[in-house]
Amino acid sequence: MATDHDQTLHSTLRAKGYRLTPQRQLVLQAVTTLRHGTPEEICLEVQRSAGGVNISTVYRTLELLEELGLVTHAHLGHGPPTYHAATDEDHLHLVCRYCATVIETDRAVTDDLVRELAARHGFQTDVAHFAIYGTCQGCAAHTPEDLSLPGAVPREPA
Amino acid sequence: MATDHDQTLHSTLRAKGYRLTPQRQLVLQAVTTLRHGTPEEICLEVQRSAGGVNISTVYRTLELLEELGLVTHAHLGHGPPTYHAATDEDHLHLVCRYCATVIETDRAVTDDLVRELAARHGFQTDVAHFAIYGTCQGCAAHTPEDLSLPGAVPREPA
DNA sequence: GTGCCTGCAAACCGTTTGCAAAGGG
DNA sequence: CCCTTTGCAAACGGTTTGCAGGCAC
Repeated sequence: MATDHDQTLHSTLRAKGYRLTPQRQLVLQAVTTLRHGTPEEICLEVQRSAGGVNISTVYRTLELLEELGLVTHAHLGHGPPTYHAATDEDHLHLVCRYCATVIETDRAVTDDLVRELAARHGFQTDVAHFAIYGTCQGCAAHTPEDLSLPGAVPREPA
Repeated sequence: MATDHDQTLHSTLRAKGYRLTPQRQLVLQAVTTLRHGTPEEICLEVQRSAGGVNISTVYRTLELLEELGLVTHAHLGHGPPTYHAATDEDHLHLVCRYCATVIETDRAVTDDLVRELAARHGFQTDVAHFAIYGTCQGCAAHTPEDLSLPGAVPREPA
């Protein structure tokens, strides 16, 4: 189906001399559908409708869509980055060191921090690019004393 | 030379049934010397005094020292993590998207944020684990208008 | 002497690249 | 028809693993 989305994509591409291809439509669609997808997950999602699409095309396409401002990526841990539609950008991620759960929270919590860093260092902060790391409520409850001890076994999210 | 450092290391290791080896001493020393070292940089530093030390030993040793609470690592960008002595932990990192410069700033700037996340989500934040990403003063000055445009070419730090 | 620890080499995972063929404008 | 874009396969960088021999205790 031809959606508004596709229309935007088409004109954004053409404005820079790029071509509209099925692969590009499908990758953008997959990013939107998945909300937090790694390149590999996006590739699998795309392959559900078009089996032959190669992962290297997905990488190239994500880079392009990012340049066009249609998607962004964030780092939530050690593993591959996750991609988001640009329209879905006003949250940031809390990642638990123990269970790797991702909590989404409002960007507004960092307003003061952003202001402070601008004032102190002239630094323009992109809060969402890296996750905020720590321990979630559940894990803190399960292992109340271990957490402050050196020997605890944190498991960074993939 | 046998330092206090070595003494701490020795007893910390022995307390958990581990052995004291030259490699472990040297890696801890290197982490302290370099202040922000990647595994590879640490390996090179170690090899200045002991040529034969293998990078896989460095990886294994860093993991061990982290379990013992003697070092920590942080992610400053796409590339390998950087390791720090645990005694040098009270700062956090601002990383510029354009020039990859790392600015160190006081952990205190995030006190409010940490309090807020604890209140809202019961989340215990480890602010230093991921860098704070954005645009440094210099780069913001050079390309005042480009930065808000989609086509800008950010270069994530290694 | 026992078995933890190391060096080596190979495997691994996520990502990038060169190239020739396909297909969008 | 041109030139961007693709699929494929190989290379890449950072990290992990299995194994046999070496060394701390």
